Parts: sequence; C-alpha cells; structure tokens
Amino acid sequence: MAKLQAIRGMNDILPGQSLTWQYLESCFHRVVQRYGYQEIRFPVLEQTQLFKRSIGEVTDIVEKEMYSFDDRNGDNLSMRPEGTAGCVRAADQHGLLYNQQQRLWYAGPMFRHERPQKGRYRQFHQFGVEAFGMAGPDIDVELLQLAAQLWQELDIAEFLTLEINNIGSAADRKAYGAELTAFLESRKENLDEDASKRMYSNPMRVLDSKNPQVQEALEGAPELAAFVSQESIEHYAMLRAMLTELGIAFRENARLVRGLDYYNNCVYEWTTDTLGAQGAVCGGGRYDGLVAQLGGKPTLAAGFAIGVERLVLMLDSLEKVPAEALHPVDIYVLSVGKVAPSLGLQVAAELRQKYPQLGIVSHCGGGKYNSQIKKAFNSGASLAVVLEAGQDGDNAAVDVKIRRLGDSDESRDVALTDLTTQIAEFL
RNA sequence: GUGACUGUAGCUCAGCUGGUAGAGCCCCGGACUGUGACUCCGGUUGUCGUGGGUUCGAGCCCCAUCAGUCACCCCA
Repeated sequence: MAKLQAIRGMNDILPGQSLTWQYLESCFHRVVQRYGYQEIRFPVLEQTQLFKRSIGEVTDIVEKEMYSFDDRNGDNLSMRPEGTAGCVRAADQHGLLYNQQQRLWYAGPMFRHERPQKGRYRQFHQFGVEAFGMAGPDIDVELLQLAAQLWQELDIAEFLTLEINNIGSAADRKAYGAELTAFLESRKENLDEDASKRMYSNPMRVLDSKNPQVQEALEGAPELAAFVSQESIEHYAMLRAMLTELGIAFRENARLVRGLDYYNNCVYEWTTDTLGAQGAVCGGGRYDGLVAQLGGKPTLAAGFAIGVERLVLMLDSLEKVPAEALHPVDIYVLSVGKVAPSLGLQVAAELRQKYPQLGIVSHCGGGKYNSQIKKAFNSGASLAVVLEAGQDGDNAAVDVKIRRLGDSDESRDVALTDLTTQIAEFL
C-alpha cells in the first residue's frame, strides 16, 4: 500500500526544528506580555463570508487562495487565511470593542492555497498583534516599537528594514478609485482582459499590472497622493516624527500597497534580504473601517502579523538561536553492571525534584557502558551521572560518578547520598 | 495558476552511449581498549517517487502523475 504523505505545502515540524520554534514563541510571549497585550484565541474555521467581507472580494486571497468548502449543514466555511478578520469577529461578538480599548495578540496556523516556495507555505503560522479603540499615531508607533523590540531580542534587528506608506482613508481611496476608473475608461482600448475587469472592481490593482502595454496606458494616470486627506497626511507626518524621536529607522515606500482591502492610512512592512523572494517578515497597518464593515460599531483599529516560518528561516540561516535553547537535555543518568533496575529512575527523579528547570534523562534499554555513554554524548547533555555496581541490588555498594561531557573529561566520584548536592558544582 | 530544475538506503550522493543496484555517514554486534576515540572484523536497510509506454532488456529514453526546490505572482 502506498504510504500517505503530508499535504503539499503543509510541513511537519520535527524535534530538530521545534526547539527553534519554542525559542521564538517564548520570545514573542515575553515581549507582548511586557507591553501589556493579552492573548485571544479564535477558531481556524469561520464562515467564508467573514473573509470575503473583510479581506475583500477581489483580492488574490479571496479569489483564489482560500480553502473553502461546504460543511455537512451546507454552510460555506473557510480555513482562516489570516488572523485579523477572526480576531475582530471574536472581539466584537463578545463585546470587547464597544467604547473600549483593547490590546490583543494571537498565534496560530493560517491557510492559503498558493504554490509553495521558500518562506511560503499552504499552512503557515503567524504571530499577530491588534489594538482597538485608539486613534493613533501613538498606538501605531507603539506597535512598531513592539516589533522592533522583538527584533532586538532575537538579535536580528540589523537584518530588517521598516518600510512605511500612507494610503489615505477609505473615503480618499474611494474618490481616487473613481477618478482612476474614469481615467482607465479613456484608455480602455489599451487595457488587457484582466485590467478591463479590475478597472471597475478594484481599479488600484490595475496599477500593479506587469503588462507593458497596460503600464504604457497608465501614463499620466492620477496619483493617490493627490487624494489623501489633510487629516491622513497629518497622522502620517506625526507617525514619522515619533518614529524618528524613538530612534526607529524607516524608509518610505510609495509603492507599498497591502493586498488586503481593509487597511487605511499608515501601512508598513518589515522586510529582509536574507530570505530570497519572500522578504516580508511582518506586515500591518491601520484598519479603522473594518469593525463597522463587519457589522460592529465604528472602532479604530491597528495591528500587524509576523510570519513565523520566515523568522525561523532567518534565525536558522543567521545562526541566531542560542545554543542553550537547542539543548533540551542537561543530565543523562546511566546504569552499568548490576545496579538495581529502578535506581536510575529513582536518582533521576531526585535530581528533577531538586533542579526542576533541568532536563534529565534516565537511560533505558540497558547496554554496555560504551553504548550508554555514547548516547549521553549524543543527547547533548552537559553532564552524565554514572551508576555502577558489582553486586546485585545493593545500593550501598553502587559507585556514583559525575562526568562532564562535551570537550572536558572532568569527573568526580561521589556518594549516592551526596549526588544531588555535589552536582550543583558542575552546573 | 505559470515556468525552470530535481526525486536512487534513515542522511549525503555516485551509477558511463540503456545490459542483473553502489559508496560514505549513521546504526547494531564483536575484537581491542576498559570513560563517546582510533583501528580491525561482521551485520541490517532499497517495489531507483508513482503509473503507463518504447525495448530482447529501463535507475537511465518517452508520456502522465505526485512531491521537493527556486522564481513569477502575491504576501506573513
């Protein structure tokens, strides 16, 4: 029978990698906790409608990347392609948003049916942070400060660049879109099929066309900047000033347009050139219209999401995971000769009680000294405890040795009763 | 969704113009040593990604399919 394998683009995270993930997760937890953000958890499945109404009907994500299906009741459901929509739905459904401020975070798997490549997978993971009820730009800057802090803790700040842009309010973009549609209608005969369709559904996306003929037709098209409201301009100017005052470097990128429709005013991406084509590690911005769009009371909002796989790739290739985070075993207890069968387990238990923060493995399965000490080395432990006896079941006659592993061959004979205290000198 | 390249042992890979599948590492046992060494001896492992086709004969050629990698696109 043919072996079954994982679905394309969906990865197993094996023991060799999971330590890196844990390191990253603990770092993230530490930082959001220090900023006073609280965790929210929401389902992987939602009604398809939620994503259509938030992300936008004519975005790539909704048009061709969602895992959607009819469940047994005939409801059309989708696996979440991102976190913000579900977060907003959950927070609003439970009354967390009305007349309140919230600082929330989440983490978990997201699903998009794209062609996999480096840093892009069909099941991928995000850390997300969302803030509700604050006008900014102070909260926007706080979010960026939080991200910058995370890069510092991970020691990868020098490899990331913050790019920012102002895409104006929803009203600004609506006015601009109308103008752009009118302009495109005047050049109708020079547009390709794709552009002709989008000029009505989502005219701004025509600007991204790779077709040279379309690009030519865009000559002299109106520019978004001319439509951005004074209020939005001021918000953006303040944001830049605050970033400068806080020493958070950034680069303005007028072509930075996010692929999700709900963003407004300031949007940003942290990018790196260490990952190849998928250089965006973190992306976000304001989305003041989304809550109302989903049926809630108008609520100011901003947030970002981080791609965990991309961060893991960065940490690996830059070798930024501390060695101690990669060694789950500290002490390896082995028994040779005629040691009572339960002694190893008992000694390990005592060590665990005294040093609960350490990882302690008791060798199981027998074997000669050489094979056991070899397993001790291979476990990555820094110390081995060797129990050896010539006499059956006589614990008093057991020789106990603490042996430093790694490059050193330092060792010390100790009494069984002194082991847990003596070993402190080796830690 | 499009394109390019790639699929041979647990891992890394070799395998000539088509002629009965190999190496290293790892792992296990043993000798030696008696604190993972070295050396030596011995041992396990493959439907050559899958399914068709061409051929007397296919790991190698052809088609399809699945998967991986990278890029386009898009994004985290």
